[in-house]
Order: sequence, then C-alpha cells, then structure tokens
Amino acid sequence: MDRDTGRRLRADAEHNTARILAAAEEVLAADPAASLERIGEAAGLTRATVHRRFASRRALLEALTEQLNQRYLTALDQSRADGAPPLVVFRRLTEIVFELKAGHRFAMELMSDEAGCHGGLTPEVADGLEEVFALLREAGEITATGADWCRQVYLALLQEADQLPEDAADLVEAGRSKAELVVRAVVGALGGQGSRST
Amino acid sequence: MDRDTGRRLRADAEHNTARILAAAEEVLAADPAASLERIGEAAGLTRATVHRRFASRRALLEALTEQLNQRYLTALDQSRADGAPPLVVFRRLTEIVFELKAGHRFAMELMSDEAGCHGGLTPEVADGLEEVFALLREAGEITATGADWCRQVYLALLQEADQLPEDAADLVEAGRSKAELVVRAVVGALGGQGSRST
DNA sequence: CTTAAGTGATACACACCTGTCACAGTTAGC
DNA sequence: GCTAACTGTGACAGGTGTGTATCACTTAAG
Repeated sequence: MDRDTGRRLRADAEHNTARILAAAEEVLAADPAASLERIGEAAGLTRATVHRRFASRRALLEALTEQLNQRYLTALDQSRADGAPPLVVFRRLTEIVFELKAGHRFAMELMSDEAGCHGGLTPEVADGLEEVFALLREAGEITATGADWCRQVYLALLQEADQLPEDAADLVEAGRSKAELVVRAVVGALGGQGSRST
Repeated sequence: MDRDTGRRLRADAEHNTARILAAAEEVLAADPAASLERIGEAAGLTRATVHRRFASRRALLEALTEQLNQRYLTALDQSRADGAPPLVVFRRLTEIVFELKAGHRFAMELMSDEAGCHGGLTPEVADGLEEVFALLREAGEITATGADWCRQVYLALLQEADQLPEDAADLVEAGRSKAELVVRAVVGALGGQGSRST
C-alpha cells in the first residue's frame, strides 16, 4: 500500500497515509479527475507528501480500491456471521456498506479496466456478493440468475440511493432508511422475472 | 449548435458536425475525459476541424446534451402517441432509447453540474419522464412517489443493461430483449414499496 | 537529548489538452 | 469552370497535472 514496502513507517506517517486515502475517497467521489493537489489539500498535506506515500496516481488508486475491496469483504463476513435469513443478511450488508459511506463506485470504475471486468471489484468480493444473491435465489426472494446483472443492479442502486437527498419523498414517506429502500428496490428489480407477460 | 450561428453551412460541413457529435457520443461513453484529438480521429477529422464546428470543448458537450435531450423528447412523444396502456408506453420508450444507443449517461453526467440537477436532463425531459411514471403509478404498476428516485433508477438500470453482454444469462434464458429486462427491473424496483415488512 | 524520519516549500522537466492562427490544398455550389 | 467555403497541416502560447529532487524545518522514537 505504501511506497517503501521494506521499512516500517513512523506513526504519524502511517496516520497520514490513511488521511490521504480518506481524502482521496471523498474528493474523487465528487470529481473522479481531481488532481493530487486537491486530494492532498483535502488531507491537510502537500502534493509532495502524497507522492512520498504513493509513488504515482495509479498507485494511490490501486491502494484505494484495495482498501475498498477489503471493506466489502469484511462487510460480507459480518453480514453472514450467523445463519440469518437471506433477506436479513442482504439488509445488513447494505446497511454496513452505507455506513462506511464508501462513495461506492467512483474509484472502482476508474480501475475497472484493470482486473477482470467485475466493475473494479476483486473476484473474491464479486464471488461473495454472488453467494448472497444465491441465498436470496434459493429463498425465492429473487429469480434473476445472472451474477453480473445482479451485482451491477445492486451497485447501481446503491449509488443512486447514496446520491438521494435525505428528504426524498420515498424516504420520509415511510420513514425508511436508504438501506431499506435499496434492499426493496433490488429485490423487486431482480425478482419479477417470470411473473407477468405484457 | 454550430460555431457560426448566423450563416448557413455547406452540406459537407453540416454532415461533419453530425459525425463529430456521433463520434463524441461513442468516444466519451468509453472515456469521459477523452481529448478532442481522439474525438476528431474517431470522426475521421482533425482536431482543428472540431474546433471550427464547436468553439470549445464545453460547446461540444452542450450540443451533445442538447441533441440527446431532443432525442429523449421525441422518444417520449412517439411512445405516448396513442393512448396505449402505461406499461406499453414504458416499454416502447425503453426500446426507442435502446435503439438510438445513446450510451445514455456519459455526457449528461459531464454537464450535470450545469442545469437544475436533473442528472443532465432538460426539465422538459425530466417532466416527460415523470408523466410516464405518473401513468404507471395510477395504473398501479409502481408505487414509488419520488420523481427523482424513479428517474435515477430508470437511467441507472438503462445504463447497466446497456453494458450487459449480449449473451448474459438473464437475457438468453428467457429470450428477452434488454428493453424488456429493464422494464421489468424498473417496475419491480419501484413497485414493492408497501408490500412486505422484512 | 539526540538522531533519524517525515514534512513543507520550491523549483524543474515533461507530457498532455486546449484554443488560436496562417497557409496551402480540396471540394461543394452556382 | 469559378468562387467561396471547407479541410488538413503545422505551429504557437497558455494552462494544468505529473513525477522528481533539493533544502530547511519539525517531530516522533530510542
């Protein structure tokens, strides 16, 4: 994750790398083409320092996606900890993802041309998501079979809900959280596959 | 739409502006930060010519969004021509949008900070979309009330379906078109608002 | 306290994109 | 065919982001 992988970092330095990653997360979410200058500024540091921690812009993005993938992995583990019903697992997962406010896609799409076209997600994360969808499928909550379609729909609706203002009609009306809104929308989107015949 | 608004253009020149817009549509869909050089190259023209037709990059993007909004408007008119059932109207609209393969969002999001935060869409287009959703709502097909949420979900799923490979499981399995997939997914996503209680 | 590590400030080279211009060659339109 | 319009080529200036390096200063860690 850091430029000098061999030696150990001083405490403040390691703290700053975290600040840079956090700042990059926030700034790049608003503007994916933001300069390292602006990222450093948001982190309260200089551009030079950003370059000391991350050799190149590319390296920073890689570290960022790695961090996000790690968060997704732990979120998957936490939500599947006990043998809860699939829909509960799915709701938990969504809540956790919203809590870590990852600005979800931004960086992933930046690196999407990198790895195996899973939308920037590590294969492990993609597989973990697919397992959750498989649970929902077995429980009869959804009927869509394509792993790619399920994943993309989920990520897309996560992003849209995230950008939704807090006072949106669909939220205040029923007093629901964004996570619940996303859960219902995703289940609905992936669930009505064979019901009607229009 | 063109640099010199006062005089009429020669036939080939006008033809080239269309090529530039088409090329921009395609190239910017793949890379929103693509240079005018690459856009011109994709159009079989030089960067200088691009600048002759469009005074600045900004002007090109504005013309592009204007063109897309115009297409959306005509698509809305066509789909609502006769008094067809709401679900049929919605399906028609989606099919038309897919046919003109607009690479839907790309440019809209680029200009989204411009106008009134409707995701790059003209107020007229946003209103037209909302009318379609109102029809679906009255017919009991959907229950979501937020215009923003409905629109964003629709646009997001349009984009995801567009990027879906032709041989995706959810498509070949039932022999359905992408348009039908989107229609069902959107109706499902916006329709299950008050049914269950997790 | 002392040392090594980290940072800020500054400067530099490099590359890319934008916008404009001038000039020569080509093409549409009458 | 003639003329005006259009394009290609090449060049230029200005701006911005990247990556590197140096020096003085501050701070964590032993």
